[in-house]
Amino acid sequence: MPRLTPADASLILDHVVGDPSTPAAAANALLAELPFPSRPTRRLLRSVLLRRLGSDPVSPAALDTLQLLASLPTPAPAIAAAHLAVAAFLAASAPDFDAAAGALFARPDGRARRAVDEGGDPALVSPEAVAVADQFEAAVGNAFSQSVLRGLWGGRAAAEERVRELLVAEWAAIGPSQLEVAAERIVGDGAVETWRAAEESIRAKYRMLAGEERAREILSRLEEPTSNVNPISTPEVHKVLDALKSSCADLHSAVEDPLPAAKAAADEVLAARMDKAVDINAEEVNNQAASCSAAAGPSALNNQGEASRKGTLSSLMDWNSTARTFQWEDSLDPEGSRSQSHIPHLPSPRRNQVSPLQLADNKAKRRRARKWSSVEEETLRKGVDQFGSSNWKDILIHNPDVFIGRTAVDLKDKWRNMMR
DNA sequence: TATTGGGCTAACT
DNA sequence: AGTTAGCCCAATA
Repeated sequence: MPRLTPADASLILDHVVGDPSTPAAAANALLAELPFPSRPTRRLLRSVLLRRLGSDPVSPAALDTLQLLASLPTPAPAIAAAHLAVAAFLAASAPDFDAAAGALFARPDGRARRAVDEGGDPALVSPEAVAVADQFEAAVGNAFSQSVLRGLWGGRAAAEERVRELLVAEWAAIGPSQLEVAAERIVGDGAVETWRAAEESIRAKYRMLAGEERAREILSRLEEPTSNVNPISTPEVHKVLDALKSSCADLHSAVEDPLPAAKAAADEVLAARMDKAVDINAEEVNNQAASCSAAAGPSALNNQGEASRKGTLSSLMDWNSTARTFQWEDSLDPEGSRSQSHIPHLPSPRRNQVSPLQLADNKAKRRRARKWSSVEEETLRKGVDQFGSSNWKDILIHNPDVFIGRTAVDLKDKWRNMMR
């Protein structure tokens, strides 16, 4: 067995840690075991930050993580709201408001001030954020303003909700792993061009990776343009070719595809290494590969024509749209929820100056229904086994990386549905 | 505050 | 029109 090279370790970490359905315990064990790449992929870097944020969503450390996340390319729009909510909560909930608000929002060097003011990170800079920073700055030494700001921003749950919304959006947009991209090139939709450019010796390797059935499919598509002009393409030749193809197909239908079994074996090895059993079966892994990126992963080829694939892809759409559902319902526009409901917006300065009491009028908007993934269902089953069917909160907090955006009531409702 | 059962609604068949 | 999954609400302990 060859030694694991740093490049291999990087591929594995990129693929597994970057997969949102990989449980925290498994991701952490892998991160502890394998050398962390000196030049990690963006996906790996992002997923490590997201996992850190998920385990500690509202704290000074979380503010650091948010600022790091904002500096990565194309952060989710929700990051501005999450960053502002965490910073404002830290100031509003501090025992010493003046000290905390000053350290965070005072010009020019407050931690949050530097991030949201001109020259800060573009993902965090906005007039709204600056307005809030101004309010906190101005409230230093002003007891009345402080009490107003405490009412507006002092709720940990609200700040955490903003962070959770960000996590959902970020995980949904994390994109395919390097392995998935490579697999897509070799066996996915882009395979024909890759194979066309490859020499015979390289194609032989591709055949091993793709499996014979898929390899024949790709090669047949590759040969199509030339076979049309083949001078010996006669009806007799076609007859023989068809006979060959069908006998070949018979042969292959009798031989089991080794890939799913290999995946299952790999999962077992992984599970055995975890303190906590992580027995995701091969089918689950397939689902995850499809749901963590729009590109067909290496395993997609084993499931071609499977009807459920469509369901998985549509749930991916749900996931995305949910990721952009913001519950910051302070819009003064009575029709604001119609067309731009997916565009995050921060509380306007104007809105922030009214009494917190008026917030009571705001009715929370219904969350968009998001289909439960098979990983969530499986985790719920195990949770009920472990904690019983009336400890939803326990199940939830022991699986924060799986139940992203779910509440204890959601778990209860899902269980009720599963028991029907 | 967590759990619970009834009720609502969008998305299906 | 009927069914279902996911979510919300309000009562309860």
